[in-house]
Amino acid sequence: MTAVRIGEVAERVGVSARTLRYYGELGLLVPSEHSSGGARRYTEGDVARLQRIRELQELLGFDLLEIGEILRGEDRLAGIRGEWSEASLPRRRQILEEAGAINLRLRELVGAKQARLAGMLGELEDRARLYRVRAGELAAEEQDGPQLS
Amino acid sequence: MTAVRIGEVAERVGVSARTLRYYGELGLLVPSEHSSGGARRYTEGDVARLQRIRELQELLGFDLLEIGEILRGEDRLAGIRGEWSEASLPRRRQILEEAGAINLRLRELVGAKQARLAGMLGELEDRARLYRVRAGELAAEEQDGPQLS
DNA sequence: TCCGCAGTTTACGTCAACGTTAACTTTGTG
DNA sequence: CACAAAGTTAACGTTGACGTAAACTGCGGA
Repeated sequence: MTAVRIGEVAERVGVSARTLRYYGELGLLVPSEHSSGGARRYTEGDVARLQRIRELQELLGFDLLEIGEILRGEDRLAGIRGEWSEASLPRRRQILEEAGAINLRLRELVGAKQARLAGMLGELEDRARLYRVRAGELAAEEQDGPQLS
Repeated sequence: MTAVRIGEVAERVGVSARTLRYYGELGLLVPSEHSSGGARRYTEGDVARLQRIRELQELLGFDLLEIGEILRGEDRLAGIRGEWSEASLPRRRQILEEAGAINLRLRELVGAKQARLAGMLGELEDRARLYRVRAGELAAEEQDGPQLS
C-alpha cells in the first residue's frame, strides 16, 4: 500500500538515507515493508514515526536512546502485533500506566520548554524595543549635528 | 565586586568547570576579572552571559560557533570598551542594524519553536485523552468479567 | 538484454562538546 | 606558615550521530 523507498522518505523529511538506516540499526525505525529483493519500503506510518523521532530530538533534545525508550513504551500500548493483545488485565493496566507516565513527563517537559521560550521571547522583545530607541537617537544625531566633530 | 570562582559558577549554573574553560578558549565567555594569581573570577554579568549561552544552546539548538556570532553581534552594540563609543555615525547605524537583524532572527526562531511545541502538546493531550478512555474500558472489564477466559 | 540509478552491507572517518588525567600553583583557613 | 581544597595549563580520550567510501545487488525503461 504505497510504501515508499528510502531516498524519497529522506528527501521528504529532510534527513539522509544513512540516518534512516542508522535508526533501523538502533531499532528506532524499522521499515514495515520490504521489496522482494530486500530493499526497505516505508509506509506512511513509518514516516509519521520518523517525524515523531525528529521532534523528540530537535524540539525536546532527547538522545536516540531516550527516544527509543519513549517509543517502545508507546509501542507496547499500540501493540499492533505486540504484547497488548494477548496480555492479562493487570499487565494491560501496567502497560497503560507506563504509557501514561511517559505522556505526562513529555507534557511537563513541553510545558517547561514553552515557559523558558516565553521568557526568552520577552527578553528579546525588550532588546528590540531598546534597539528602536537607539535607532531613534541615532537618527536625531544624524539630523541634528551631522558633522560636528 | 563579588566576582566568584569557577567552581561556584559551575555548580550554580549546572555545568562543569571544564565547560567554562572551554567557553573561554572559544572566546564565548572570558571572565571579566582574575585574581592576582591568575585564577578566573566571574562577575554577575559573566554568569548572566553564561546562562544566555546555555539558553541559546539548549532551547534554540545553536552550536557554539553560531552562539559566538550572535553574542559578538550584540557585544559590538553594548560596546563596553568596544567599537561603539568611538564609531562614526554610519558605522553605528550598521552595528545597530546588524544587532536588530540578529534579534529579529532569534524572535522568529523562538516563534517557530513555540508553534511546533504547541502542536506537539496538542498531540500529547490527544493521546492522554485516549489513554483515559482505555483506562476506563479496562476498569469496566476488570469489574465486568474478571475471570471470563 | 543491457544499462544506469537507487539501494544494500560493511567498515572506517569525522566533528563538536566536552571528560579525564597529570603535573603544578593559588587560595584561604587553622 | 602549613596544608588541604580548589584552580591552572596541556594534552589526550570519549561519545553520539551520523558522513563517506567501497564493493556488490535489484529493478525499470529502451
